[in-house]
Amino acid sequence: MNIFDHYLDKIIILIKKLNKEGSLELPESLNGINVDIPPLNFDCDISTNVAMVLSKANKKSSIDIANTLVGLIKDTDEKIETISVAKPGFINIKFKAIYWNNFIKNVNEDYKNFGVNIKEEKKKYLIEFVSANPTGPLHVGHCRGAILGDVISNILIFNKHDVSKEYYVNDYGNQIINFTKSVYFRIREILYNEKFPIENTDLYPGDYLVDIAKNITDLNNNLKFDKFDDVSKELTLLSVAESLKLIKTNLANLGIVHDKFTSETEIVINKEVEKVIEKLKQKNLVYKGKIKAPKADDDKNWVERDQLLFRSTDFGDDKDRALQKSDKSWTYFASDAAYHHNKLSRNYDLLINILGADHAGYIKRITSVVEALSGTKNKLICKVSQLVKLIKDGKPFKMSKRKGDYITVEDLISEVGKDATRFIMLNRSSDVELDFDFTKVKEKSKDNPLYYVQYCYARISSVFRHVNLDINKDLTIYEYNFNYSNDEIKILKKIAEWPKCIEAASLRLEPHRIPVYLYELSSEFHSYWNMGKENYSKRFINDKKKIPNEKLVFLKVISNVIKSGMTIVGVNTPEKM
RNA sequence: GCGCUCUUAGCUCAGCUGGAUAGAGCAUCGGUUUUCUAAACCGAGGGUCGGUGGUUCGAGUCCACCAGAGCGCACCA
Repeated sequence: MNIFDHYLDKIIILIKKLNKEGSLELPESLNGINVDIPPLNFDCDISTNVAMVLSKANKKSSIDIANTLVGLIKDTDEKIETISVAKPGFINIKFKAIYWNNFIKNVNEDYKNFGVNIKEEKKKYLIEFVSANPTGPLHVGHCRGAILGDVISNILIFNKHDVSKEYYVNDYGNQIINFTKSVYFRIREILYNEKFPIENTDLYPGDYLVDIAKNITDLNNNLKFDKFDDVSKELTLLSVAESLKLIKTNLANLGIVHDKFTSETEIVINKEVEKVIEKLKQKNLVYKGKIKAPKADDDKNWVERDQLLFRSTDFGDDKDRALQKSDKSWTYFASDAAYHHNKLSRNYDLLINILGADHAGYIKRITSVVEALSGTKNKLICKVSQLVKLIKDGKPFKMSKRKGDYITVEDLISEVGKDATRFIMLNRSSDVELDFDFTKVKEKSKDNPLYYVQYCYARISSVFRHVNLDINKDLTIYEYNFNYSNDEIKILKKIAEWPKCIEAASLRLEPHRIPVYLYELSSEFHSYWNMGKENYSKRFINDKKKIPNEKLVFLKVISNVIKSGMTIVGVNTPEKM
């Protein structure tokens, strides 16, 4: 029940018919025609720009065209109260009150599918997100991207796409060796009372390593820790497994579950890197060469060397990218190329990667390689989440990874809770930096959008409770012959926007539109609720302790949309607060 | 030096792929509770959409240039 699409279809049919009859010229594309929400303070429900789009092809003013169309539209639709032409050439339509009976009927009877974008072609998506190094628990920096990826998945799933959520485990390379060494020294600290070499800046100093070391020694008393090289293989596996356990717990506490974890080591062991390089070689995209130093670097620090390079400049990157290190091992980029080759072999329609702001510079080369391998542009979409600025008591505080005293996801959740974390992280466009204010997030007031929306749901629940009805049960109404007032229609119009919100969020991968919408809807509801104080007719429960069907469906429809939206966001809707 | 992102009210931000008179919250000031949840509501003030050009019926939105902020720029991951 997308009223905008419904009228767009009607209008397109009408102008095509007129074109066939020879009374109207059509432009090359009808894509510019839309049916939209009119601005505030306009006494109408929907508006369209058809006339303006048609104006050029017909060499007529849009006002003239609008005037002819207006009559024709009204003739075909008895639910229109007024239809008028406004200044530049908009056609504005206002529905009769009965229109909203039909609307609310449709929404209530098919509430599970209300908002689902049926026009969207169903696709198979693979979305990769988080993919933090398995060298410790997740910290706040990972959090935003994690939630972003999860909710984008939820939106796509809501729209009936097939979505696979994936985590790429970077369990290969120097970081992992350093991490394993750190665990090794922590183990020796436990077993032999040796001091941890804190001065070695390559090592990970965090306290959580002590726990990891304990877990490993507790469970593996047959292992010897006399020489690092002797145990490094087993210890790497054990350490990474411990890290992943931590990470999975963190994710679970955030309400996130991935469908698949792919190991980088496995990609390397299976020779997938060689395979992808061979494939790129065949396309003449790999060569031995040198990279130029970036201008900012002093030339003296720059070591020029011959290495295996991928021609990402062919795809718009500013330099070609190294595939192999001087010790002949693969670069991160090489194995990531192999991983993306692996993804492509699994036949997804579209790949999505969620990256942190600090990896934005990486996008060009990875999309280049995917384009090279798949032969299609835009097969891989990269979405960047900007930084989160943590604020406490009005002051920003920074985390220092070096000292190992950074704020973890665990800290965050125990401080403010999963729901607030998710809602606040999503409440802004991922393109802008986000202020995450601990003090405000914990506040139970209008300052906190999460509570504001939840409170709306709780108020509706309380009405259901008072009349002994279950808000979770489907509501069946036999006759929808109501007469909604302007105040109610205002909210129904907001409800009608829900499919539009979902459509935009899904098409543009912008989840923040959902919390923003839910806030607006809640605001209108709270406003309506307070009218009941002065105007008895606005109250839901009447003096006979009954609730008329008209008000009941009205509440039901609002609560369903809030529930639906909050489910996508991944937060609870308590019935009591 | 180069790339990406951002610049909208005092502050934090929306603005639905170019539409009409640019919207919220916070903060400030003033009001609302014998009545379904005041974790709420109502009202007031507050704007050259960073700047300059361009594209067109129409620009906060697209393009170019300029200014400012953040992130990044080797074989790290």
